[in-house]
Order: sequence, then C-alpha cells, then structure tokens
Amino acid sequence: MGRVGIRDVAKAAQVSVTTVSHALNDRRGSRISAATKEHVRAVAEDLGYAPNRLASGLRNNRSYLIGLVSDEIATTPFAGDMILGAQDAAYERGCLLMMLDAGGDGELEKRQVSTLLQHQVDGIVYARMYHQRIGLPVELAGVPTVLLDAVSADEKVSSVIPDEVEAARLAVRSLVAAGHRHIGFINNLDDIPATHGRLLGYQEALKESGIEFDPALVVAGVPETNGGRAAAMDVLSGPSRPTALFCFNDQMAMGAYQAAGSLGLEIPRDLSVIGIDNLELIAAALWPGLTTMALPHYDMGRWAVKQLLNEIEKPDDVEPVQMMFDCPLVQRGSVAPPLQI
Amino acid sequence: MGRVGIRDVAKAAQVSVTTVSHALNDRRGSRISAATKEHVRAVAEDLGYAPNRLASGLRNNRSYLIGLVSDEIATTPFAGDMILGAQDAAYERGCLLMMLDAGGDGELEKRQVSTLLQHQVDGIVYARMYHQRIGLPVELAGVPTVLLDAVSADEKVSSVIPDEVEAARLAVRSLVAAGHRHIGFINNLDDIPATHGRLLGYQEALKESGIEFDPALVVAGVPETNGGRAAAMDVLSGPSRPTALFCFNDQMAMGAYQAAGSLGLEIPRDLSVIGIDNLELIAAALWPGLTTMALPHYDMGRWAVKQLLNEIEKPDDVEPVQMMFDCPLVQRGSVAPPLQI
DNA sequence: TTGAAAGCGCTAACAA
DNA sequence: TTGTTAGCGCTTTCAA
Repeated sequence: MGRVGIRDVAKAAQVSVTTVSHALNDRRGSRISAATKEHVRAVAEDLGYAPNRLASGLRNNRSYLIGLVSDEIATTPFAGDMILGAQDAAYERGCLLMMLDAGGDGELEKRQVSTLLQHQVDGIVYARMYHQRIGLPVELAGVPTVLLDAVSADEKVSSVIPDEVEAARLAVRSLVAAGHRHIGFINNLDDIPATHGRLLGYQEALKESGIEFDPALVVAGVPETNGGRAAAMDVLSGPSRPTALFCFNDQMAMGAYQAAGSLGLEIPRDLSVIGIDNLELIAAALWPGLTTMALPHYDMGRWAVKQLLNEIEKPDDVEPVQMMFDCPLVQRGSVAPPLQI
Repeated sequence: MGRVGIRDVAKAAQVSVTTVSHALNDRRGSRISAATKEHVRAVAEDLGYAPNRLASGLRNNRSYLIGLVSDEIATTPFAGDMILGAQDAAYERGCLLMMLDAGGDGELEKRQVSTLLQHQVDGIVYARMYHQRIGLPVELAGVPTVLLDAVSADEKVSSVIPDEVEAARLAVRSLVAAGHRHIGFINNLDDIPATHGRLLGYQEALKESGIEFDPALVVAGVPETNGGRAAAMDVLSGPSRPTALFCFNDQMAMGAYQAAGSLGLEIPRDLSVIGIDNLELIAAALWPGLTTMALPHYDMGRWAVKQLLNEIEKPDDVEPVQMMFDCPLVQRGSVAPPLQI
C-alpha cells in the first residue's frame, strides 16, 4: 500500500506541489503552460497517483459524498432502480452515494443522518419506499436535501414523485382502448397518496370515455397478493362481473390472477388485468405476462441526485422544485378485447 | 450550518484541544481525570459538537468507510438482505457502507473500486449476486477484502457462501419426511456451484433414504419462471409422475405451480413443491404459500463485514477463513404427504 | 508561469 | 493530569 501523494509526483516531475495541484485540477485555464501540465499529468499517471479525497475534502469543504437515507428501499425489491438511478447520477458528477436504510426505525434514522453529516456529505437524498407526504426531519434543516418518492408538507425542499393520477388514467384508457367498458378497480385500502390519486385517475378516464362510475366495481384490500385475491374474488363473483380489472399494484394483480384461476376465468380471454409497478419479478413471471404501468424509479432517483447536486453547486438560487414523472405502459399479455362487445 | 469544532469545545470548556480529544475518544483510560472528562463531554454535547470524520480520517489513516462493490445486488430483489446485514454490522462498529453496483460492467467496476480507494475506504466487501467462484480483481490486491457469496480460486482472501449441498439435502429430506419417495428435481442449467451442489445434495438425500436416483426425474431449465414451467411440464407429463418437486429456486417453483395448474394438479394435494431462496415476494405470494429453503443472506452480509473489520483492525494475523452458512427451512403450505402411499 | 507556505479539523508525540 | 505543537494530503493566497 505505498500510497503515492502529490509531493511524490512533484518530486518526480521536478516541480512544486502547487504546480502539480494546478496541473491536475485545471481550474483557471491560464495558470500553467500546456507543456508542464502534460508533463505533470504523465508523471502522475506513471506513478499511479490517485488523490486522497479525505484531504481534498477537508480542505475544500466538499466531500463528494451524497447520503441516501431510506426506509426500506435497499432491502425490498420495489425500488431498487431508484438507487441505481441515484448512483449513476452521482457517479457521473464525481460523487459517491452512501446509502443507509433504517428499516423504518426513526431513532436509528436520526443517528444515521448524524453519522452521514459527520462524514461531511455534501447533501442528502431522503427517500421513501413509496410515494408519501412527510414532514422533513429536523436534523436535516440547513442540509441540502431532496426528497425522493415523497413530498414535504411545506414544499420548502425539492422533491420528485410519480404522477399517480396520470398513471391510472393511462392504464384505464388502455383498457378502454381494448374495448372494455366494464372495468373494475382493485384499490389499496391504505390512506396514502397513491390510493387517492389512482382512484381519481380511474374515475377521470371513465368519465372522458363516457362510462359511468360504478362504486360497486371498486373494492379495496391490503396491497398484497392476498388482498388482491380477496378483492378480485369479491368483484368477480358480484352481480355484474367486469371484463377487466385495473389493479393498484402488481402484487394485487397477481392475486387477481389467482382469483380468476379459481373461478375458471382465463386471462386475458375472459378477463383482462392491468397492474402498476412493473415489478419484473412478478409481472414477467405471471402467465400470461402482466401488462402494467412502470413506476419511473430510475428516472426519479437520477433526477433527485441531479437536482441535489445542482442545489449544492449553486446554493444561491435554491428555488425548490416539485417534480413529477410519468409512468410508461409496459405491455405483456394480460390485456385483450372483451369476449362479447 | 455553524459547524462547531474541537477548538470551540476546548474554549467553552476552558481546556486544551488535546484534553477535548482525549476526553471524547478515551483511548488510554488513565489519561484524564473523570471529572474533566465528564465536563468536556457535557460541554461538547451542549454545543452539539460532532467530529469531522474527514479530518480524523486523514489524521488516523482510517476513514471508517467500508466499500461494498457488487454486480447487481442493489438493484435486484434477490439479495437485499445481504446489504442489510452488511450495513448493520458496519454500523455497529462505527462504520458506514458505501455501496456501488456496476451492474456487471467490469470496466465500470474497476473505476468504482478506484473511486472507493480514493475515498480511503478501510476495506472492501466484494459481493456477487449469487454464489460463484471468481478470481479476485487485481486492483484489490493489497486492500483488505472479503468475498460475499463468492469464493476466490486461490482462497487467499476470506469468503462466505451458503452451503448448497446441505440446503438441497434438507429440502429433499423434508419431502421424504412427508412421505414422498418419488421426487423430481427441477434444476438450473447454468454451470454454477449451486447447480452442482444442489444436485449433489438431492442425490445424497435420496441415497440416505434408500431411494434410487432416477435421472429421468431431474430436468433442467433456465432459472426463471418459464424455465421452471417448461421443466415441470416435462417431468409431470412423463411416464412416472413424481409426487413432489424440489426446485432450484422459488421462481422455478412458481413455474412448477403454473405447470401443475394447467395439468389440473392441485398443490399440495396432488403435488408437493419446495423451492430455494425464500424470495418473499414470490414465496409468500404464491397460493398456497411456497415452502422453501431460505438463503442466509443477512447472516452472510453481516459475517463478511465483521470478518473484514477484524482483519482491518489486526492486520497481523490475516488468516483468511472460508465460511459457509446453513439454509433454514421456511415452511408455508406447499408440502403435504402424497395422496396414496 | 511557477513556488512557498498557511491552514482545513483532528490526533498524538513530546513537554510541562 | 494537562497543554503545545507538528503534521495527515491537499488547495490556494500571495509573492516572485
């Protein structure tokens, strides 16, 4: 581990450390002759010089470290792409991401944030596993922060979320486009933005197609497979069976598949199903594959870090922006025209 | 952001910075009177002092940063618990984890490692998404490293993997214990340690129960749902249908469910199924729930970091250890006695 | 165009 | 038991 430092380079290149520093960082262009710059760089390369970020960070008050604190993203399959997007964006701007996952433990999260700050992170991406409205933790006051898959009540800080209403609208529209007019909605019963947004989108899409909203066709459950199964069982056994089901998420859609199976309904012949999430592991594994709306996790992660770095790099105009991303439709095999139209 | 430093504390406590440093870090116990120590700590707490890890790291040659470089763990649902375990272990020892995911891009990975080293990480956990045998990247030479879910060909570095053979043995044993003697194996066709290890365990478990190995009962496919579906379709339509299926992983088991469904076989009445992975998202979502062997991801992640920190903290006896963890059985509802025995 | 030197916040060897 | 002070590796002001 013979770490080679800037002075080793200076010695080898027969110049001063100042010159080396300037040659490697070229700030003001007109500082150094092109020749020495080239020379110094060659020597540095030769010696395998790599800067010590601890030292430069200490001096510059800039660690090139970004903290990402989350509730459960890291460990659940739902939003892995958020991390990837964030990581990519950070890496492209010369930063590293330090990801911490408190698993929903508020006290732990507090300590994690403090540890992150001790390491002098340049800013923090505060991410939630699913779109929610939150109060910004006090320990983040004064720290450059961007919210990922969350909005703050006071909107004092930038945030990025998916457009729930539009996602639902597009999903239902695609069902309508396939010829369906009798469309059930398997909703989540949790009181979260997605629940309300998607219901709204569902209603709007129906309205714009001149289909009357029938409350009997929306039934809620816990947002997992069993909740979807029960709810689907319910609405499919009802008096007027829908020909298509819009499901709150892919897991509930999987439950709908199971309900359809046990009722002897074949997808998509007897029943079309569309989900939200594009959870590869489920959507692609179902048979037939599940048509679904992809949550723009990668883009959101990317945007959050990009915005954060922008705010860090010019802290003058810290105009917080509330961003929303669209959810693209991913077609597989679970939507077809209804049997008799 | 009025950062308060050690000298602020010193001034406020009316002592020197040395005293503050010692009071807060208590190295050699007998350095400072209990009274002043208490006093200094109180003042520090009061001022909200938090050490600057960049500065102390620079001074100590110890960043308290651990790098975790992986191929795809971060972004796929398979091994999230490895990260959690690693994070927990790091956090308990006062370290932070910097996770980088190259998505399988070797060049990128090389640069990521170099970035990590620039940030002076104390060591690196080199993790793979699934158990494999690898050559250690050259850029890691001389850097404290532990392999996670991988072993190095030369065994010069510590590593931790799951016990594939034992996992399969236990899975098959539990099928035998339920009364099955006609057990199929849906294997992966990739040439990786898990493929061979699990086949071996399958064979050993049969042998110890006095069941003859029938090559016609093992059929391989791509390790995903469709591969499992095709393979299961195959073996279940064959001349002597097994009463139970041991599947390479939970996704293939899901495929087996689909095959069973389309053949009119009810699980677990007509067919028992057992998987490996305990992929919550699938195992719990299937109906009935999938009985499966859990891969010890959390424990492996934890162990890797613990071992790494041990090696970092006393670099004298760097005796690399090759660790193996057992896979516990997670019972849900997919195993029952065979219909007629 | 280049170099000397101060100092980022902290620790620890040395002095008192 | 406590304080003074020299750096850790780097950037940058100021002088040459």
